[in-house]
Amino acid sequence: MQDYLSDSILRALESMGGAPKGFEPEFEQPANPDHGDLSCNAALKLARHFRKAPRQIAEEISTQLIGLPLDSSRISAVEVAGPGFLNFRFSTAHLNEALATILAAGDSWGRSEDGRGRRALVEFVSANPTGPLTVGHGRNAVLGDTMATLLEWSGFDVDREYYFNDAGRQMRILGESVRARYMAHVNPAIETKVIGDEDERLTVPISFPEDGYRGDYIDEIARTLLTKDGADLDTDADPAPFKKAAEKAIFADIETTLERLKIKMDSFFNERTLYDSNRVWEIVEQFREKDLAYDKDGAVWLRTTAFGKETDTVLVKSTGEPTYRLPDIGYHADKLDRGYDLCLDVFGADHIATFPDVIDGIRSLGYEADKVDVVIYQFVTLVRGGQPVKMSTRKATYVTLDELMDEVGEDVTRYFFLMRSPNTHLEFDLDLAKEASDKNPVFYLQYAHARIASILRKAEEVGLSYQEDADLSLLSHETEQALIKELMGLPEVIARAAENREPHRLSNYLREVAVAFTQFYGNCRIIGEEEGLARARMKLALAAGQVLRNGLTVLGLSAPERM
RNA sequence: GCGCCCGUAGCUCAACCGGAUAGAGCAGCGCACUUCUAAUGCGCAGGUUGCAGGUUCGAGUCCUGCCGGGCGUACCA
Repeated sequence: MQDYLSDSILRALESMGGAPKGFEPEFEQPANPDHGDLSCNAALKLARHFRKAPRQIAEEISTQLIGLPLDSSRISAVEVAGPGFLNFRFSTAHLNEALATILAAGDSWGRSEDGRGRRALVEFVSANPTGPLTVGHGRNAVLGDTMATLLEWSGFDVDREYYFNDAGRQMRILGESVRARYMAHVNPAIETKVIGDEDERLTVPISFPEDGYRGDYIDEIARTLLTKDGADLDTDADPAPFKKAAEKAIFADIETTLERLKIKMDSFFNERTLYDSNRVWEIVEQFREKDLAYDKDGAVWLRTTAFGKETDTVLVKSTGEPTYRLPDIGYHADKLDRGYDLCLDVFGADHIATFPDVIDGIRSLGYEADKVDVVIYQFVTLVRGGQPVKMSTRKATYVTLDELMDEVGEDVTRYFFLMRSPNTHLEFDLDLAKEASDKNPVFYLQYAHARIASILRKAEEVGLSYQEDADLSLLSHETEQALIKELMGLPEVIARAAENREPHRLSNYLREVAVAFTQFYGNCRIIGEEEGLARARMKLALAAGQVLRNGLTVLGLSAPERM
């Protein structure tokens, strides 16, 4: 439709002396229904070019358009309004055609082809296995999974990947924490000590690390080890077997949590792979060859000043251990080597600083850095009793994702993370969580869906059956027309949400659909109406249910038949 | 100090590539259930979009400078 109007306007402009080259009319859906179904600001943009008042230009375009003539089976009116907008109204025939298109597309309505033939890798969650997933990880997980689905619906072939590192200092401390707990179970009389500051004192076995992991899950892992593997695990004071056991147990938990959120990873990528394959050291050599790396003070430095930074940064510490930059660069090189056309990372705001180095790094290695993109989301602030909760996995002052789901449910949890723009700080009030879940907008959407299902069930009971050839021209009520117009928007909304990496656009849109349906429901009955009209309205209700279901599916939410 | 994000109704947040009268939910007040699901709907009230300039037909949106909050700015990841 936009293409058709765009062509028509350009033709109209030609007979007026022509538009500047490269000029493309822009359209938007006006917020105010009085402004028509589609609005074009071409006359405003061209005021300077034609040296005329925008309104006058708009009048001339309008006259030309009507003379073309404009296809009246699609457009019923052209109006000049405000400072010089051209407002178009769709004909009912066009709306009915759109409704038929939605029903024909069914479960695929909303898919588009922008990304056809292209492969995307979405990397998200990527929490190291040191403890249960927290509410903060939840935002990452849900955003990443939904972004992946949005890309799928935009035509991409998508893989979901979880990147982790089980070799660092954190993991060693994890192993030591489990070992200390295990030893205490083997010998209950073992010497203890008190750690922590005034707020969080804790009595622990003597060998427990000062900055060890304090959560209860550590003790559970230790007890399980004792029951299953006996009391002789600590042969040579080596935390390694404990680390391994902890990693396994924690990863199992993480996967269970992700499953509850309906998240299924296609692959887990261990950072160690990059060392085993020697990849990271090859990259250091490549940087050296390009004079982008050099030795100083026993460390290897990356010449980030060449990328416009104020100082160079360390790539490999004097201990021989790489900093995070090196494996990050190696990992992204690996992803691009695997042939992905788009590598999307989902990062918390605290990782923003690492991103430019990675981009500059892989670009200087000859990769197309434009293929790498990132979704940065701001932190989730937890509020309890009106006070912000400081979160730390080590200190066990966190709220787990599982606890959150236990309290408010999986759908509410997902929706919660999807209803706001990723780059706004999200405040989560735990005290209100449960209460709020009763009034959560997600129920509003699901309720609308369940209500449609209920109507269609009841219609069948009274002998009204769905008929393919119902006469849609009977849908003349303003709430019917408004609903159809709303339903037409899904493909555009999904495409734009994917493009801009903003899933919340879809949740906002679905709410508008639910509002439009509820208004239709309040004004137009199906059962008890004259049969032709009833059948036409059934088709409309069916289409509304389809749009809600498809949208909920993309967001990873259930679309219940009853509530 | 420097970099990124944010500042919109009492609270939590929307506002598509700069568009027309800045919108929802919650909280508050007032109505409406003989109805295909009231987990609802309708109405009222609530705003100098942090402040000051600039750009232009038009600015919550872009630019500059301030103010306030968050996150970074490690031979931590």
